[in-house]
Amino acid sequence: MAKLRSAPTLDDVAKMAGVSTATVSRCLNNPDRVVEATRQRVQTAVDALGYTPNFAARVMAARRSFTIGAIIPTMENAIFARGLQAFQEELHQRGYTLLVSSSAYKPEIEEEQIRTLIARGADGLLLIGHDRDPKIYDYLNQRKIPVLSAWSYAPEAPVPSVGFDNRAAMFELARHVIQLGHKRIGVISGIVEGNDRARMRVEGIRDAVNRLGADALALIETPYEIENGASAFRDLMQRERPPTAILCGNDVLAVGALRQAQEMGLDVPGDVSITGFDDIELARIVSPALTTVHVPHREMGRKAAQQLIDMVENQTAAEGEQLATHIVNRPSLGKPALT
Amino acid sequence: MAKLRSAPTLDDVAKMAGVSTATVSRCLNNPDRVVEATRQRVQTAVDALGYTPNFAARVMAARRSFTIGAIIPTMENAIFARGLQAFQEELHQRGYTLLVSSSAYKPEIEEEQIRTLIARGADGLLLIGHDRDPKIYDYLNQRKIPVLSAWSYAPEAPVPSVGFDNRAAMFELARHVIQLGHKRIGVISGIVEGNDRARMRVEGIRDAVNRLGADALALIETPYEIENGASAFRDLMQRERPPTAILCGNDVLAVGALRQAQEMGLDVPGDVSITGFDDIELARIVSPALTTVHVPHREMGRKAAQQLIDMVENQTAAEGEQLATHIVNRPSLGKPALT
DNA sequence: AGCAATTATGTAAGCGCTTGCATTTTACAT
DNA sequence: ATGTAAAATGCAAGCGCTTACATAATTGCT
Repeated sequence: MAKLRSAPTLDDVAKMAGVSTATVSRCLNNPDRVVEATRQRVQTAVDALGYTPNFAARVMAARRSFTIGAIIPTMENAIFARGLQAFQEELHQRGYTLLVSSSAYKPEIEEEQIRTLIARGADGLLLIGHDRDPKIYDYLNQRKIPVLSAWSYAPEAPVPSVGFDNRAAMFELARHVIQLGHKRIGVISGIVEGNDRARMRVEGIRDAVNRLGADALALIETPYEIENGASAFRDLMQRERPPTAILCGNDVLAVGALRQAQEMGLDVPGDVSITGFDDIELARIVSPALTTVHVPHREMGRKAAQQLIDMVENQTAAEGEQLATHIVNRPSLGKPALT
Repeated sequence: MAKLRSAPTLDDVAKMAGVSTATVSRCLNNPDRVVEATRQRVQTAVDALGYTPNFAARVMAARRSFTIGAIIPTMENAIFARGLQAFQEELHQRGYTLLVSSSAYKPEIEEEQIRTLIARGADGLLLIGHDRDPKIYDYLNQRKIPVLSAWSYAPEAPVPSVGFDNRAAMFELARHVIQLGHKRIGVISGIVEGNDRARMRVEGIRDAVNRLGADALALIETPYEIENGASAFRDLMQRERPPTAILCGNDVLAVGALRQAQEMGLDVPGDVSITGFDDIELARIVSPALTTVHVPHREMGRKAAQQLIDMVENQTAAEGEQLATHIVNRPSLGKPALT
């Protein structure tokens, strides 16, 4: 904090208004516990001095920070950016401030960030997904910090969650694809380790394939980059009996696949169908536009904020909430060619 | 009196290690001012207790927060998300935490956020662009808070900036377009009010048109949404003598225009050329890919963090830095048809 | 060994605010 | 008026940490 002799304190206000600091504090925090006349007098002093309460002092004394911490893999990923934006808006409306960190998908960094945010007095924490060292949950639990997980709904997880069922959502999509007649399914998944969202999506496809009987399932796991989607696609299509449909774990990978298909002179969906997941802007912009699973990111961010604040304010565990997703049919998915 | 479950304090550590709190504090903050043996002993106690310093207390006592506040229009905009991500990474590396707020492009909200972040003890502030009420600069100045502006370099502005010359960059692009032979230029700009980046880009085009003599310049101003780019494009192309090239203030608007062109059965760049600005991912993904101006967002974020931290730590005004941009030539721009 | 100069550690005074409890004021009924 | 309950306000003890300044331990020289 920039040190400046000029920053007025509660004391200054109290002196100017001719009351005690306790009264000033009450005017600011519990206006109804103070008689109107004094409140006015205090307000005048506050305005005259341009007083703004010192946050750190308030946190120390009240042992509350009105700050919520969020740790997301990266803000560069549109799905997090959007959800986080909604989360922040809701927080702001409820008088909280957002402290953000990103973990770059690295568990060690996430752990460090968790400690940092708690040390900073975050009243609650938003985390993404459920896959993490149980020790972290112990720590969180011992510290009694309200924690909510988003982007993945898992009722049996150690912390309540607001999100959707990645497995079921992907299952639906895979079923839809298989019922269109596709027998040879390719999968381009994001990295699964430490990422239950990615893992569950793959599981969903597996379920569908096993249940509905497709012939083959080729899987490639690769980091979240358009280029990686492209090379995975190339790899998949060069195999002996290339898939007729490729389900991608997210839209970014799918867009990479799509471009690579064009590069290779393949028609989508004539020669091969491609699907994504998330329904980010990119998915409707590419041509052919991408069949994908729509996820209500903004709603998720908003609800997560509401539930987390409830946890913080009422000291109760949140219910969590499962959000619905739906398949968005676009031209990148069609029937398999009649070979 | 011992409150169970509550986080261990410096006192606990001191007691356990058999030293004074001052020594513990020094071990943590100035390890070299303490002899190795005690440092070890203290460290052991810290580990055993799982001690994490209380941030608010530290801020209060040290009158520093190691927190930097950033206020951006919205995280949903990829250009801010990317730069902010880099900013945060650099901050983290230097031991600072990022406090983020978004203003939704509304000046009142930005002002409120500025006050909030300062009350929260931010050691420094990152703001976007330069257009804002002079009173805000007065306030900032009076509070002596280091402030840096990014996304726009303007040496004469009230606060130092790390960014690029929006006007010159757009001038270059416009010149390039005009030299390709385009005479009728259309412009789809983002909202200019309170946004010097957008305003300067339009100025850059004006400069080029005036200097190099194009026949006409039609301008539409519209909010940052793909759909708005589309409708602006439709509007522009329905005019009496439609432009042969449309320069858009950003890639998002340009992508909207591009899609609308396809919708209308127009060939790009055969019938009309379209250019963007920012070089976000979208620009290379659409087809035809977009000619645009590349902005080094990550570098900008990183440099902004460095300069801001320098300001904070050395109490000096930063130099600011002008970053280079360059035109990225892609197929959406071509010569005008020979009519 | 003896002394000054260094270096390591301890003491204690806050940092600005909230809040339980004590005290004063007000409101109301008698 | 007077007494009493309720409302308003004041008092003062922290919240956990940093940091002058004071004090104790060590080191280096002669």
